[in-house]
Amino acid sequence: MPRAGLSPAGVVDAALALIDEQGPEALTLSAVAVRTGVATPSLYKHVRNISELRTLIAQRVMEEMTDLVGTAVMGRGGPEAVIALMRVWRRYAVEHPFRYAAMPPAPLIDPALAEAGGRLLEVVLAVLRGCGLEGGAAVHTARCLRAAVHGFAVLEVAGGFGLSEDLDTSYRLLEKTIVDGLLPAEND
Amino acid sequence: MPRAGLSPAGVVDAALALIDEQGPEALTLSAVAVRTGVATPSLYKHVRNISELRTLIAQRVMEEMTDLVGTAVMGRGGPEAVIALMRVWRRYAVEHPFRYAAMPPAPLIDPALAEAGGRLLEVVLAVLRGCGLEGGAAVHTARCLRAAVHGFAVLEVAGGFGLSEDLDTSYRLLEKTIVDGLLPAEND
DNA sequence: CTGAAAAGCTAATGGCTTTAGCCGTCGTGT
DNA sequence: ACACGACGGCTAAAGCCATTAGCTTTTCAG
Repeated sequence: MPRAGLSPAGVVDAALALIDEQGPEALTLSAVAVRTGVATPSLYKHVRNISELRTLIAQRVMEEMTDLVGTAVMGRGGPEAVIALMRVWRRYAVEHPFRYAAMPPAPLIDPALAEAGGRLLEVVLAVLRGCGLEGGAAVHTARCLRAAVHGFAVLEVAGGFGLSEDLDTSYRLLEKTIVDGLLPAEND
Repeated sequence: MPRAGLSPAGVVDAALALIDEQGPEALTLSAVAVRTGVATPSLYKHVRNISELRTLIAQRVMEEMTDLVGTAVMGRGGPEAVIALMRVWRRYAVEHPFRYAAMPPAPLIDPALAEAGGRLLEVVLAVLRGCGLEGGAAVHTARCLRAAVHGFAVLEVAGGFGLSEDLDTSYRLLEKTIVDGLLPAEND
């Protein structure tokens, strides 16, 4: 029996492909085993258990998100950067709905996710710093921003906005609300 | 063997108690069976399968939410009603975190939940009507309001706001942002 | 070339959902 | 009073999942 040449990263790759195609429900070790051409118990050589696999997936997704947001806000500042962040966040969710759903709501709580989560948070705080927000005010603002963006993304991805009105229009309203109501007035 | 006197509602009661105590993960038919003093397969006399049980739970939760929001906004109008809605929504989520998590993001999609979901939506739209919003504008506004409130609730309940800043302060900022930025200016 | 670590595998356990089929209980109509 | 049918309970069993144990094979370092 030739080796399959698997590795932890390979397992995560297969798991992500599975999630992308069939949703988080479909993430089972036996499905991953089939996809990697290996017997289920063999996966335990690369991953401690399914819970650790989920953690690794969450890490990946958060890293992707951090990269995406990071490059989107690069070269921008102030409200413009906030809008860029909001757009790219929603776009990721819409383009990878199941992957987005695999993003943990409380990464900082889990030691294994704290680092990746912290990096993402850092990007958000940097954007807010560019709007003149620091310290406690920045934290409160970041929470509201995150609540709005994440709430919209979750609901859109789940099909929670059932009525026929245009979603882009709704989101533009959210962007405007955030920029006008949440950020400090610009006085340059 | 004396009868247990079970009914669909009784099964849902037990399931809700279970969820309240141990979270949605713990919702298994065998746990419900233990709690109701019955063998697992007996539950199938009252509930078609675990998926239907989840639907029934979601109905209950949405009804509770509708009642709560309905009475909270009663006798209020305009932005005051919006703030009352936001407060009671968050309070429900914090007081019944697991129950809140059992609320489906897209009830209108599921025929079995469309009615309960529609009633809740109606209450929200009525509140917005009191702010002078109708038709398409009301829908877009409702989406943003829901995104913000739901997003905050989900994240708070999951422990997603890890930093030490006061959560009530953050939420007040969100309330202010919504009222100032999302609702049409008052000119009475 | 040898030996040990790494990476497979099969077998087996225990939990969960679900179906099938059996039996006692209860209320209703006679 | 009672017979009977519907209903609500039960056991048995199948099938899927995660996980563990223990065995074999491959690989690679020395």
